[in-house]
Amino acid sequence: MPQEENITVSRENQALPNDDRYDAQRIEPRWFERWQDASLYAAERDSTKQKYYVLEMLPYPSGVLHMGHVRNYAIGDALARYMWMNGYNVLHPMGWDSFGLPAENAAISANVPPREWTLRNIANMKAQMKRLGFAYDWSREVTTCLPEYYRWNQWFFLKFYEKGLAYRKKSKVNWCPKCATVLANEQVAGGFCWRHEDTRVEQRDLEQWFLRITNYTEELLRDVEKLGNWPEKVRTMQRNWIGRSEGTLVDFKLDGASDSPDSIITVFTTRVDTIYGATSVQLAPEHPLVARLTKNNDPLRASVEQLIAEQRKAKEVGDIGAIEKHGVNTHRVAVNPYNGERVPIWVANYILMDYGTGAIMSVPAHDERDFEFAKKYGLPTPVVIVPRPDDPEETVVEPALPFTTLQGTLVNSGPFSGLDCEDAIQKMSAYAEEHGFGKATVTFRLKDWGISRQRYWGTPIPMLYCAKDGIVPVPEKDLPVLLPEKVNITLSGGSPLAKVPEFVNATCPKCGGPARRETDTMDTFVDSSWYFYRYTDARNDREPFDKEQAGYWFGERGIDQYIGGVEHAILHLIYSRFWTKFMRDMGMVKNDEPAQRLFTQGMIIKGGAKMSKSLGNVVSPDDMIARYGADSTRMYTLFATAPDRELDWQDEGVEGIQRFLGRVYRFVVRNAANGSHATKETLQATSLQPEARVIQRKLHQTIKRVSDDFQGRWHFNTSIAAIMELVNELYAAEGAIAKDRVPKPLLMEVQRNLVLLLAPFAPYLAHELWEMLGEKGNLLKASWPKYDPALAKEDEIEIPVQVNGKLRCVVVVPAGSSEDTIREVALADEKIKAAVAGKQIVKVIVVAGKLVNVVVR
RNA sequence: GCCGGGAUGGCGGAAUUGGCAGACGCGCUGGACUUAGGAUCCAGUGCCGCAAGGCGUGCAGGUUCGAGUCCUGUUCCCGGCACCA
Repeated sequence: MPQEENITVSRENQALPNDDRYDAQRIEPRWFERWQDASLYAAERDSTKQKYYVLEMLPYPSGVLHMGHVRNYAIGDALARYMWMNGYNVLHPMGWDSFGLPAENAAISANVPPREWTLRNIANMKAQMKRLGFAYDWSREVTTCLPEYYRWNQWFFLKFYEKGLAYRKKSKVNWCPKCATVLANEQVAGGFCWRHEDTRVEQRDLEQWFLRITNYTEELLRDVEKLGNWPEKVRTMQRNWIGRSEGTLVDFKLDGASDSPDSIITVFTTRVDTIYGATSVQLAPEHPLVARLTKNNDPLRASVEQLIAEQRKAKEVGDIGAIEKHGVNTHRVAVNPYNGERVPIWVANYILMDYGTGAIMSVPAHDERDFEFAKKYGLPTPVVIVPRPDDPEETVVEPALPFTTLQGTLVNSGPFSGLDCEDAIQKMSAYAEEHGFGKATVTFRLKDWGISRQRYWGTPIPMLYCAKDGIVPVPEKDLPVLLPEKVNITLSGGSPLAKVPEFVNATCPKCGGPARRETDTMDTFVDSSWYFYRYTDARNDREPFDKEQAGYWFGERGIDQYIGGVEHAILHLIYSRFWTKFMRDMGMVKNDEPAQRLFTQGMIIKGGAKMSKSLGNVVSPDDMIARYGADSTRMYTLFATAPDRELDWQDEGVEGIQRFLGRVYRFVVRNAANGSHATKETLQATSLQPEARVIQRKLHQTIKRVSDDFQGRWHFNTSIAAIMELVNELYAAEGAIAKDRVPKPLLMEVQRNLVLLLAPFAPYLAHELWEMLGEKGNLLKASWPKYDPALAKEDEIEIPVQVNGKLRCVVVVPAGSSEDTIREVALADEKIKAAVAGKQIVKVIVVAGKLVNVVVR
């Protein structure tokens, strides 16, 4: 029996275990110990190598890693290791997005100070990451809740303030009762809090600090086009979020009022071409004019109050789209500046104050919503757009209403009749501008970023309020404004910091008099907007980071590869793009965009549903590591499906990987000694026995497949499948190996390369086997294998032969055979002869190297 | 409603350009080794059929010598956006 023989051989080598059972729990801790050396993955600037910055999104330290994290980091780690082995100077850091509400909840429910709770979680999760064998440069670890980091949030805030990009204003804000704080627009999903899917967001009026992201709206939108290596989905989501809309502002005058500016109603419309069909002006219930119009009219004011309530409720419920349209006629009249027509002014519950101007013109014939509204109230629907006639002779047809297409022609529109819609929009906008009652304009959905949070566990906003000097920024030299440690946290009664007198009471830096400190803290998305720059110079205590360091690692185009969940497609990724552009304008960085390539991994589900505690289908990484080892766990997340697709978790699948790693382990245990004294030269293909040649070919094909996957589509599931095929081939050749028909140098080469190919996916086992093969040192410094196309080439190929498109047989021809040869061989085949017998061959299609199709009649 | 993504064996999934559908893994069946096997190794495994053969990539059409892949229509599932004027 071949196995016995090989085991005997391997036992001669002292370095080899006498047990060929793969035991991750024995192997992994040994390497884990050695990998504690902090300098192992430390990145340094090195002008002799090309830099490569690979980054996974930093986690919130909730307590334990979940499988989604493992998948995310397994992708990044495989890539980082691959790039290291290809000679790049790799930066692969990790950190903690560690401010946020859960720490406060823990403080309330478990009576643990947020800082302590957070740091404990970080320690735990960091240990998990290390146990999983992820190769991070921990010397650059960033922890956003520590003053060393958040002081730079404050520094940035002061810079924004200096440049007029941070301002304070009272506004209607989204309030989550559970978070007991304000949410940015981006943090509200369909009327519900993004963290509390069952909690409706309320509308409140509060003084807030805003960052003027809208200064960059156009650029943020334009540069989406530059992000060619971002998923199209994310780019679309960003475009939609920014929500650019071209239209026209048109001033309607209040009839009978003076010419003062406050008697003008400016409406925003994308369809000014339909304005001759306007039958009313509709105001948002909260439009400033409404208050004036209702001043001396109690019944009207009551109706408007009703509309406000309806709208607010709909917003809170989250389906303003489903609100029943409802309005009230103010019995005031506005004048259409194009035709002087007097139209009634209504107030309606479906008009939003925070989009456009909060006022619209209603054109029932050519807008679905206006049509619905007009029908309800029996308003007229005059037609001003008709289908564009293909044939000029054709009589004008009355379109079915509402007729909303842009492919139409204007009628009953004074001097503009006869124009096509798009042309009319241009001309009519220009006309409005000439006559001073309007202009073409662009509106955006994107609003300024409200960053104030009435919470404790966040970055204090470095501002002071002085009775004499008003709003005064904390001087830069006084940073950081430290979060006080002893704070009584509750989820009600506003900002917890407001109840800490030592914090609140300060001195005005201008007049030296008493001042009150701002007690709101910053949105945690501030922390994550620039953390990846901090990694380039994480211990700098003079500035957020050194310009040279950031310049080296970011270059002109930013992070080489950013990897994370698609759930951050809007929030984090739009804020950090904004922050980068601000820093660029400050001269801190050269790149316009934070990341040149973005990859969003798919979700993990189990049993058809998202993993969640309530469903009880959560798979714990710790359990998996205990049962199967870190290598099997992380490798399974790459094997189960392509990394950008949803992953359906199956424990049996992890077992399969463990079994595979066992096969690799056993093969090397049995064969390492066989080749250990052999040279490392590649053998000529012609000198090999057929069994050996099969192995050699498969090896080079596998190297190609795995390398191509790293370079291209990242389908690591197929990379791993390819390596499995190679191993299956090796097992099939065990007989030949026993009979010495596989030369020792080849056996050595195949094992060495197999281990190298495995290193990005199963680093523990790879290191173990590498040593077993008599090699030393960190595998990251070993070179990624190169394949030889000549050795990967097949000598013979199989050509399927079809008759009328149906497979009839497969013939074997030498690789590179001419079409004529292939045709001849195919037609000579007995099965083909039989299938063709008695029929007329119409034509024979030969695709060299692919197939033959004989068409008969 | 609009914009993305998807639908392939019992299961997870393969199949860069149209060219042997089902790689690889799981599961299952049989065998070997064994005191034992939930270890390991070998073989088989899309469906129907004893076979020859036929049928098969959500559904209905089409283009083509040839379609999982391209075109038209349609259903369902997942994600995002949504009175955005």
